Amino acid sequence: MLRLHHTPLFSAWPNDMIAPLLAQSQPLTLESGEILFAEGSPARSFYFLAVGRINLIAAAATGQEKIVEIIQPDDLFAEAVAFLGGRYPVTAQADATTTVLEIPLDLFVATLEQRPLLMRQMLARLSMRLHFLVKELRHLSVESAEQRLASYLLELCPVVNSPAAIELPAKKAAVAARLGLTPETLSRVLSRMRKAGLIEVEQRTISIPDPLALRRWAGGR
Amino acid sequence: MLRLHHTPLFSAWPNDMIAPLLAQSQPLTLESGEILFAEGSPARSFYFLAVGRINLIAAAATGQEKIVEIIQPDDLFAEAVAFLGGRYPVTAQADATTTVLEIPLDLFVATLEQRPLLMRQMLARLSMRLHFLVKELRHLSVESAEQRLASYLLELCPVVNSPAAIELPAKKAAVAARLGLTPETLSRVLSRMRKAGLIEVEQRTISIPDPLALRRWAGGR
DNA sequence: CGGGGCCTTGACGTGATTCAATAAAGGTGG
DNA sequence: CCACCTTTATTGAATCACGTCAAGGCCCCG
Repeated sequence: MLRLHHTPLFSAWPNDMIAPLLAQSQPLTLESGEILFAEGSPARSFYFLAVGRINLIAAAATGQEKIVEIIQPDDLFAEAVAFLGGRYPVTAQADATTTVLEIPLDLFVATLEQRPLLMRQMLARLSMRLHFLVKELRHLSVESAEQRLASYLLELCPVVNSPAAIELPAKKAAVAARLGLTPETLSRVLSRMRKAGLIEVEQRTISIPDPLALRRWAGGR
Repeated sequence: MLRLHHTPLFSAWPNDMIAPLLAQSQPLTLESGEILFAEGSPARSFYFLAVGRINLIAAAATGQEKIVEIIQPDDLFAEAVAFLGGRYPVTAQADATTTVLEIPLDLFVATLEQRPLLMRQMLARLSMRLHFLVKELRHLSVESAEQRLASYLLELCPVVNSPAAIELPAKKAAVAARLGLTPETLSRVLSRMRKAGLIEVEQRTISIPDPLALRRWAGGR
């Protein structure tokens, strides 16, 4: 045990504050497709993703779904709801066989309150998420499918000025939903990029010989 | 002086903590169209809007603009950037002759850190904004123009089960940008709603005889 | 009276979705 | 290891929502 200590949020926590939290936490296993929590249900825990994959989904009345975020192993999620005494704003659904650690919010908050420094970090963390969402908002509203996919791929690139081979973090349908597209559209955009010589696609692996060229290409659409 | 005391954020602050903050703050007046701060510039202050109107804008490379939020008098804004030592994620532009109070972030943060209770409130506030943005994300990505406008109007309704007359908070072009639409589309949707007998439009005033009917109508599109 | 925002309306173009069919990949059991 | 079935991905054609372009109306203010 436990990679939890190495998350950005907990890395600064002294061990003796994490221990009681862990004592009250429990691992949960989900099969692919299972719902961890549903949008609107009261939030009593947040989670650490140990193995597998979780999609955070915002659904509309029409049944259309948008993936707000694809959670990867070693990520914490849903911790930001704690301070509203709140409800989950999204649905969390497993996209593969998945194990999460369920951590009770009340103890977490109580611990935070004894340590202004930790609070400060938590604020920074929320602020980061805020920026992330504002960026998402921009992507969705003023950018084309090409631009959205290009930004997304470029974000996955470790460095932007040399060739990269990246791995899509989930099946293409999920990536499409993450980008606010249909799987069909994603497929077409990928093939346009391929035909333009900007990327190579092999299953979930995408090679980008020149990321900057990709950015330029997407800029003009 | 001063309505600042009555904002959700400051209402719990003791006067003697607000006073030094005010001493370091100064009023600023902007003409319509003037930029208060630009996206990406370093954030040293946040603001209280006394009179006028400010649009928070996220722009894309193509020049397209999305209004993230329309700020109204007595609102605080840009306070959430404080904890990243950050840069403004959006541009703030006056949409009318406007006066704001410019409050230095460093002193604000320093004050917060001495008072865990205030920090706790700040966390709640950020959490709220997070929920707001997630909701926005959903609206933008999985809802039609009709649904977006309907939700928007319904949010402006004080009560949903009795007739309401609401006032658009800005000129229609700005509302359109807020909803991620063009002015033309907004106009058309409004007129569709009017023809369906769901609303009456008179300049910026919109009467909704039956909000629930509006919600149902929008549900099926 | 005239000019300039602001809003509306129409005709048209286009990017993305939808529907449907096919192909490829992955998993399972014989 | 291969046939079989399911899931996932691609491709094409038709459709649709929304955006773009352009023209005209309204209202306010000089």
